[in-house]
Amino acid sequence: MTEEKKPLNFIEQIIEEDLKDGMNDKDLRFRFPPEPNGYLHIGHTKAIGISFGLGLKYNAPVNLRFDDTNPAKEEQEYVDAIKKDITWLGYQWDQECYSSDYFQKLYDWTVQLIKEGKAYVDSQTAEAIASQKGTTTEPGTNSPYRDRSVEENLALFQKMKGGEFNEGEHVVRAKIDMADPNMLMRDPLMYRILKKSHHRTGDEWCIYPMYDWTHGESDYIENISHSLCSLEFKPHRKLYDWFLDQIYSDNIRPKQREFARLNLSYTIMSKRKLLRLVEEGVVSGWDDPRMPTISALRRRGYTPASLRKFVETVGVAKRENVIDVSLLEFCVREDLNKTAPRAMAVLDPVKLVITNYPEGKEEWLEAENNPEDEQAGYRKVPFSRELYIEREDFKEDAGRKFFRLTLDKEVRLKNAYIIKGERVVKDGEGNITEIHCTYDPKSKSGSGTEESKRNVKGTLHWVSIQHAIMAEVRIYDRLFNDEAPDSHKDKDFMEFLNPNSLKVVTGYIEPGLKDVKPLEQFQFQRLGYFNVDLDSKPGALVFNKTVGLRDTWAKVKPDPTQQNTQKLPQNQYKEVPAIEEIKRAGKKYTNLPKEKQEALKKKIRETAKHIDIEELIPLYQTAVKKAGTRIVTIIALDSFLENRKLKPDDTATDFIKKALEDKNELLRIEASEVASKYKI
RNA sequence: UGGUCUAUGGUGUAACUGGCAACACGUCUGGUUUUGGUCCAGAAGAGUCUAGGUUCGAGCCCUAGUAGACCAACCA
Repeated sequence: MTEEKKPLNFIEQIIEEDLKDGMNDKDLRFRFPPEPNGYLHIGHTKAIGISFGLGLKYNAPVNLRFDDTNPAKEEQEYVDAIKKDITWLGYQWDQECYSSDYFQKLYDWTVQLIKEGKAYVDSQTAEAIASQKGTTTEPGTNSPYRDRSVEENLALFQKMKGGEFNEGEHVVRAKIDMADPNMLMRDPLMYRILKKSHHRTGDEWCIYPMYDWTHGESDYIENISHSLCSLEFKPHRKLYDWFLDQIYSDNIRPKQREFARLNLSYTIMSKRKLLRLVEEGVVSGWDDPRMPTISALRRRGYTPASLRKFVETVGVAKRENVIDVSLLEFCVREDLNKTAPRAMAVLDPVKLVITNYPEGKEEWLEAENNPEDEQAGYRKVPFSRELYIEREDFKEDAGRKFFRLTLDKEVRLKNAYIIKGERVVKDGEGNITEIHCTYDPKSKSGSGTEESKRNVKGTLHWVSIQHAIMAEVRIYDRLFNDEAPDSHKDKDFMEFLNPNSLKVVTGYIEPGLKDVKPLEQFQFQRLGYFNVDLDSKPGALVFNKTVGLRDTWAKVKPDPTQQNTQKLPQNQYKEVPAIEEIKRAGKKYTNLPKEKQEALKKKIRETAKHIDIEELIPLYQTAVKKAGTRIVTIIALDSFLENRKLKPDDTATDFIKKALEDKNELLRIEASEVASKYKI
C-alpha cells in the first residue's frame, strides 16, 4: 500500500464520480489548448499541471491542441515556443492537434445548422449587432436578418467562404435567444470574414470560426472527456453545451469544468500586458529573467521540477487567489539545494591582505562541491596573500550579533584559515580600501590539527585576487512594487514598475568556473543560487541570480546592536497589539449594519491612537481583496492624524489618494471626507 | 441594478460529505553546522464573512444579507 491518501481536488472528485457512474477509465482524455499568440507563463503552468497531471494520475492521454482560429494574432513562432516549454517542463502530449484541422468539419456542421434553421447570416455592422445585444439587465432585440430563408442563408454562407465579401460585411450567428440572461446566448457569432493568411492553412480560408463554435466541437472530435479551463469561461459553459447538443451523436460527450487561474504576487499574467512590457522595452524580451514566462523562468535558473512542485503545492480550487512569490522561491531553493554545485564568488569586493602570509605563495585548498550530495566530490580552490571578501562582511564597529569580520576578532575563511582583523586602510574620503589581517597557519581546514577544528562564530567566503575571474552578474528584484499591479481599476499597471528590478555588477569568481556553459547552475555560497545566462561566452561570463538563500540575518540587520528585544514570557497574557485589533475590525466591518458600523468606527478611532502609520500602510497594501480592511485603515489613519494634530505627509497623502480611487464605494466616501478635511 | 461563481490563520489548499479546524509557505524560538544555507526540535497565529434557522452537534444543510470575481470583442 503505497497509495497516498492525498485529498482529491474538486476536479478529481468529479472524475471519480464519473468513473463510479459507469465511465470507462480508458475513455478518459484531456487536453491543453493554448492559443499560439504569445509565450506561456507561470499561470499556464498551472493549467498544464492540471491537465497533464490528470493524464499521469489516470494514465490517460493528453492532447496538445493549438486553438488557432484567429490568424490576425497567431504565429508559428509561438507554436514552437509553446512546444518547447511544455517539453522542458517534462510533460508529453499524446496528439498534437490544431483547431484549424477542423475547419472543414466545422463548416459542414454549420451548413447543417443553417438547414435546421439554427443559424443564420447577419449582414449588419458590428456596431449594429452590439447595440441590439441588450445589456446585462435588459434583453436584446432580434436582428432584422434573423428570419432569412434557409436558401438565402446557405447561398450567402457559400459566398462568404468563396471570398466574395469584404471583412465585416456578413457574419454567421447561432439562432438561440436574444433575451437569455446569459449574454453569450444572445445569438452568438459563429463565423466572421477575415482576409488574413493563416500560419497553417494559408489562404485556403477567409472565414474563421469563433472560439465558442470551435472549442467544444474540437473537444468532441478529439474524444476529450474532461475539458478543463479557467473560471472566466464559466459563462461559456451554457453555450458550449448548446453547440454540443446540436451536433452530438454518440461519441464521448466532453464536460467543461472551470478552476481559478493562478495569480502571483508582484507580477502580472495577462499576455496583452506582458506584450506591452516587451514592446515598450521595459524588459529585454519575452525571456527577460524578470518576466513570469516559462522561457524567462528557465533562463533565470528555475528548474522544471521546482515549477511542477510549485503548481502542485498551489492546489486547485475555484476562488480567486494571489500566491506569494515566496512559495515559488521556496520550491526552487528546495530543488537547487540538493543539486547545485557550490562555488565561491564575491560580488561586492573589498581587498583583504593577510600580512603574515608569505608574498608570492599560493595554495590549492580542497573544497566540498555539495554538502547535500556525497557523490558530488571535491575541487581545488587557490588561496594567496591577497583576497577579496564581501564588503558587507566587515565592520569596524559592530554589535554583538555581528559575527563576521571586525577588528581584533576571529573568523574562518571558508575551506581555508582562521584570520583575525588587525587594521583598515582608508582613502581620503574615509572609505575602506583594504583590510589587513593575520592568519593562524595551523588552522587550515581539514588539516586535522587542533586549531583546524577550532570553533569560531563566523565563516566568510572569498576569492584569491590574482586567480579570480571576472564575470557580469545580473541581480534581479521583483518587476513591480505592488502586490497586484493590475488589480487597480483606475491605475495603469505600468505605474507600479520597480525601477530597481535589475542591477548589474562585476563579480569575482573562483577560477574553476572558467569554462561554464549557459544554463549551468551553482550556489554561490552565502549569496544564493546563480546560473549562467544565455548571453554568456568564454572569457565574458554572465550569471543570473536565480534566488537568494533564505536569510534570517537580513531581517534583524537594521539595528543589530539593539539588545532590548525583551522577550515576553511565553503563555503569559500579552496585550493584543492595536494593529491586530484594527485588522479584526476590518474583517467584520462591511458585513455589519449601519449603526453597528458607526459603533465599530468609534472603537477603531480609539484604538488607532496607539498605532503607527507605518503599520497601516502594509495592512492596506495586502488587503487587495478585502474592502473592510481597506476601509478600516483609512479610518485609523484619520484618527491617527487627528489625535497627533498632524497634517498628512507625503506617505499619508498618497495613502488617501489611493483610497479615493478605490473600487469600493464605502471606502471612497470615507476617504473623500478625510481628503476634504485636509484639503487634499 | 440581470445572471453565474466564490468566501476557512498573513498566503495557498484540506477537513473522509454533519463529529476535537489540518497541511505547506511565511513568521518566531532553541539545537546542529567551516554557508546567518541545509537539517532537527518546538511555538505563535483562524474558531471558518455577518445575522438568524434546522440539529444532541454546523466550516459543511436552510434563509436573508455583505464583500469580491466573471459576463454586453467580428479575441481566446
